[in-house]
Amino acid sequence: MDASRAGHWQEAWAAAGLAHGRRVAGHRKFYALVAYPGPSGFLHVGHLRGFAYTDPLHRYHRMLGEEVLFPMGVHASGLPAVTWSRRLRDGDPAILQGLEERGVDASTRARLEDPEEAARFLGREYLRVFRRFGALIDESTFVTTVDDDYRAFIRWQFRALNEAGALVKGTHYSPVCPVCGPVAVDASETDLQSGGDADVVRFSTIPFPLEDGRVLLAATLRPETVYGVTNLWVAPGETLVVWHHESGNYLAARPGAERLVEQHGGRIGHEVPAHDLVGREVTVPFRGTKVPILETPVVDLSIGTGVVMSVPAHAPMDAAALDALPPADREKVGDPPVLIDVGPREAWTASEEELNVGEGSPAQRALRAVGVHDLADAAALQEATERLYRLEFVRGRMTVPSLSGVPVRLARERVVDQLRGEGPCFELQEFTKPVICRNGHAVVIRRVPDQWFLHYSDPAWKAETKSLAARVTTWPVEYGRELPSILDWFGDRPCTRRGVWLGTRFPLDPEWIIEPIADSTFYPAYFVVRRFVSEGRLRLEDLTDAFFEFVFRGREPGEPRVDRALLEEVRAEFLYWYPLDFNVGGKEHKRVHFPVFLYTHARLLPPELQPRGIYVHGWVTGPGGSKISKKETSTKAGRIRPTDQAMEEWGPDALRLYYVTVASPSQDFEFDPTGVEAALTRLGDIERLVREAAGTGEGPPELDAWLESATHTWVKRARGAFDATDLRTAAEIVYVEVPRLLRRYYARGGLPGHVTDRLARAWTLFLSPITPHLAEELGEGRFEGLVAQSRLPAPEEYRLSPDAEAREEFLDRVEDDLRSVLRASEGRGDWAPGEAIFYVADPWKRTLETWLRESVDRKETPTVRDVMARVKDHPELSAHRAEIPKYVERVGPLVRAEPVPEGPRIDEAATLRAAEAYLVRRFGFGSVAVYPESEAAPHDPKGRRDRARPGRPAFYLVGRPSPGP
RNA sequence: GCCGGGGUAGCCGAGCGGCCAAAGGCGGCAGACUCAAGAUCUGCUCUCGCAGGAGUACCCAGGUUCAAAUCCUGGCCCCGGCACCA
Repeated sequence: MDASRAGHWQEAWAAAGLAHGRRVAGHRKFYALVAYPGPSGFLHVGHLRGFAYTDPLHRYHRMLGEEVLFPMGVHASGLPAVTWSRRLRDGDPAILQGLEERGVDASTRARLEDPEEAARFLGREYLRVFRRFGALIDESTFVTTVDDDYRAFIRWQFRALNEAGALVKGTHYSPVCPVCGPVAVDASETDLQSGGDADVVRFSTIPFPLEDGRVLLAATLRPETVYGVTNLWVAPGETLVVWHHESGNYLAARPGAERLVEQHGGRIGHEVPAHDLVGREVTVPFRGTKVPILETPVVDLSIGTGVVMSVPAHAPMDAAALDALPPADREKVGDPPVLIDVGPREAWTASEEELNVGEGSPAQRALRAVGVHDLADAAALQEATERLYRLEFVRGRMTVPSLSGVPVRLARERVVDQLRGEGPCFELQEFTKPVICRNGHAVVIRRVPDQWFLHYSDPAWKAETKSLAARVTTWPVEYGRELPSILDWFGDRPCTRRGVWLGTRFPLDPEWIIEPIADSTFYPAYFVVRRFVSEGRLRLEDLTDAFFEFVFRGREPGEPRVDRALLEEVRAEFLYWYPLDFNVGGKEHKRVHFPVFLYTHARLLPPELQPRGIYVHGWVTGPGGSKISKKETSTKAGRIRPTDQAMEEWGPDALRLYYVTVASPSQDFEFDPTGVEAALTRLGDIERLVREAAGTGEGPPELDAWLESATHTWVKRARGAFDATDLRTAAEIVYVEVPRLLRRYYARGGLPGHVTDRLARAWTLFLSPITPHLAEELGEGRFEGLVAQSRLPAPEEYRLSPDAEAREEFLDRVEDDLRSVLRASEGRGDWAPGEAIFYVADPWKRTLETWLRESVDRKETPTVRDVMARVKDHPELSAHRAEIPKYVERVGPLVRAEPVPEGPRIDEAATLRAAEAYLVRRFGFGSVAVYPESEAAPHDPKGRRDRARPGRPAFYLVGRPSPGP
């Protein structure tokens, strides 16, 4: 098919209004959507994956005669569009090029510097791309989350949730860009320039008082090791600052002090050179002993507070730093106490064992195991630290008297509680690596008081949601198993933010903007209303709380301003499309979007209107399995194509087929252009086969009966696969098995005629869900209207012929046997098959096999003795008494592993004779002869006829001198 | 650590008790077509075998079963999530 024809068919579908979802009383409906994309850049082929599953499902249901609705919107909330428009303003070359390619003029471009306009523009752009991909999206549903009507809907949603007790207030720590406002730190780096893979670590601070009343504040991840402190570390030549907090004066490095101010308030005072502190002593909490302050270059000012408590027995870093000290300093530090025991050796894994060999403190052993020789060997030190921390966290128990036997993880909590009891103890949160926002500023973690939360920890709400989750069908099923535990740990989530974000003002406090995840949980319901808005039948001022309460929840009186008939029509429309059949999204939604989507539906709607299905797909990755983001689209030329380029190169159908067949939907896969090309080639084959199949004549009757019967079978299986939403199996049948079937029909001597024509007709229809453009191209002239709006055939339209199918299966088995013999003789240059003589099993063997089958079905092992006992009552077998034991011994074990024979009995000899010409052609035999086993003796020089079994004739291939090389 | 998913032929990736030496694709080999290349078509692609067979195989070690890539147990290793990112 000429790729340029795709656009032609897309226009034809549009002209026929195929995408427009209609409510037809008495008709079943199908309502599914793809979780809407965020407007963060231009799309690449990876973004099409969800549509490659969803659109075929819609098309399948349409071809069953159901009414379907496929909506789409854009999730403009948050920073993505803000960032994109800012980059545009700053002249980002990739964006400018993208706009130029799309023919955007200068005045439009200027308008896009407004983030909301940018979001709408990108949304339209996505719509164009999905349309070009062949997706039949109802464009009257198209909405962005920054449209005024959507905002009205969200305000209602939050008031409704509040009324339902779903909102609470509290305190919260959150990543914030000091300039741009709150950001999300995650691997997809939607809001970030870098650092999306950073973790948040939570240090505990431990106060070490100097004699003068000032306090050095050490930060640690292992507060329980305070019992093993031998000294404090500061960085040589650096400076600390005083952090004034309430009545305390704490010494810490500036970066840490700044974080403390963000998270706990207070202010930063004057500087104190670290050197002035070196050699002085501080008091260790709990123990009351004094330890010295020493210098080591290992201390990194940017981590924690820049003041480190030294625990040489358990921290490899400290042990190594201690060894590097001048002897005079070294002596000031006593022997480090060991605080933790890691239990019996038997429990260790090999790598744990390795960490524990030899003498010395745990830290010294770890240093040795990893091979750290030098304080400068940062990577090795890091490894030793991680391994030892892990081992002690998992297996360690405290040995200090006050915590004797307590597991490390519990001891950690107790020590922190104790510290709190004795005075101020601050938690200090920070990122494991620098996090830079989209606009280049360093992101910090800040305390947010009076934060609004969605009360997801509410036991009653959680229980309702879990009960919904148990009813929802998930693809893959594994996700359904995961859901309960995801919901279990789902706690309250902040749902409002401040900053330069796009979103809807929070109705209970307009100072705040609703957080992006929280405003996209119930939108499948809004699409239904949006159609009335975009058609001009509802105005913004009609969208009141009373209106939504009536439409979504049936609560009277409804909005009096809206005409009662219209009000009821919108309600009816909602009740028609709801519940949602599928929410389709990538695996990144498993822990955030899908759970909150369930939560919201569980709270706002009764069970019969709650969602029915969630479909999770994996990612399309770049080389090496990395996820690709939209911002990489234009920079990464090469394997990952921007959508338009891909569509020009291969057309939408090849891509669609590629996505459906390349891997299981839940798997990630690496995008591979050669795979798309293979799909394109396959479609070319199919196109040719369908065109060649046209005809009106008759083929050989047995073959025609077989092909028609086989068509019955594949139609049934294909429908079954689509019904089970198993697109992959459906595609395998339609795109692999059917062409193979047709080729075999021709190879067997069939000819294009009315049976192939009927097959091609059914085939064309079944090509439509996954490769709709090709289907239209092939259906042109063959069907009245568009293929996409035709009905799929039912299996019953094709007559079953069990006899014909059994004959072909029989022949297939014979060919397998012939091939395995011929393969063995392949290497022999001096031999080639001449005549093929077949020996068909005598009827008594069939009786015998029936008996063998019976004993296998009774879970018994067939024995010669049992069989011989039974022969007495069967005179027709007595004549073969001599052969029976050998046969039972040979065939008995085989029967068990074979499938239960089904289908009618056929005349094997006649079938072989009828296939003579085929066998001669296929295997190069000189001639073919067929004998019943009992008459074969004169023609059986090698004594092969004994091998004959029912359904598996014996044969002898008479050699002839090969023509030679 | 906890939760979830995995480890399948040269590679990607299906299969998840018996028609499994294991789909499909890529790569490789041979043949057809061609002046040739490419494209396309046909066949082959674990080892051995001059007869439909045998031997090894689906991370490792055990086990259940007449039968295990598939089920169970125990290892080893890998990936994702562990919170504010549709």
